[in-house]
Amino acid sequence: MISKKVKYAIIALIKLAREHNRGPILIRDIAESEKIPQKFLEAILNDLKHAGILASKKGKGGGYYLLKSPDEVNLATVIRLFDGAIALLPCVTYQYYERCEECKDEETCGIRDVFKEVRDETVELLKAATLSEIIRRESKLERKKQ
Amino acid sequence: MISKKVKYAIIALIKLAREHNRGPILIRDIAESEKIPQKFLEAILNDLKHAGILASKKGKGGGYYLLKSPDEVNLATVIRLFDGAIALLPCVTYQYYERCEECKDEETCGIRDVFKEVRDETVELLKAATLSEIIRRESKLERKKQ
DNA sequence: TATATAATCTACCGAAATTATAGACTTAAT
DNA sequence: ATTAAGTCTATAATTTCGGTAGATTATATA
Repeated sequence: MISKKVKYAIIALIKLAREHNRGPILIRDIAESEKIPQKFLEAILNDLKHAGILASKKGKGGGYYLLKSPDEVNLATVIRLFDGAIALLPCVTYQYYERCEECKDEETCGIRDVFKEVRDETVELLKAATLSEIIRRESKLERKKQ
Repeated sequence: MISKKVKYAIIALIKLAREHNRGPILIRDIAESEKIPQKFLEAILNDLKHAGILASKKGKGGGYYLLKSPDEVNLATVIRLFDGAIALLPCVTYQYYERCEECKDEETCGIRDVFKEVRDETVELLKAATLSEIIRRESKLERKKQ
């Protein structure tokens, strides 16, 4: 499962992507419209800023806005930022690699082999899931519904 | 990430699958050869027994053994047994479904749509990963290595 | 320059989950 | 009767998660 942090981050990012290039949005507005605890969201948006995805402006008329384009931000990046590795085992991650203590030979481990495949598939799908793509999907689902 | 419980469970199951139909194996032997804390492993094997995957025999000459055939036991089942849902969001699980509070309309949620795809792919790969299949892969990787 | 506004930083907190361990109890073989 | 093995219950240490509080800093504007 992804953490609430990631879920909130994605929701906030989608909101900011929809308002892309329309000036800064208040944390409070996002928190209220998306029903996210405000103080919690503050920390999340700040992290996204430090990651170079968002930018902010202080004082009156301030708020947060997307720095990157909505088609440059994907879910793989967001998940890794808050939850760390996407893979289901530490021995199959690129960035958070850790050897299994129990493992006799990593090279010939069948378990690892399976989880490597799972990771590859998952990362591929999550990389393709940019903010633009998610918004496109929502439009499509809405059209389908009517 | 999967829990240590699942990792230990898989390792123990592979071990038992390799010894399939050769009588009961001691918890202690599995714990030692696979470097798993014995008391922890006891609980895990007991859970696998209650799930109908293993059976046990008490007293001298006792131990655990596979009840199901190695090609009937897959990783999706094992993960669900200990860690619960495989999906990354509660709103895309079959067996552990929970509605997102923040969600305005589940039917048209683009985030959900993406994570549903991820789940489908993951479950498919994990279901195909039976104990037999994992052992087959290990042989293959060993041949490849030489 | 004072004031209001809004993000930022630091610290903390409680609950739950995770990863175990200890020890008494039950069952079965010899 | 004795020994060997799994089973059950309770507990404990540690970590993670989700969230809160409050002081501080930066900025717009009147």
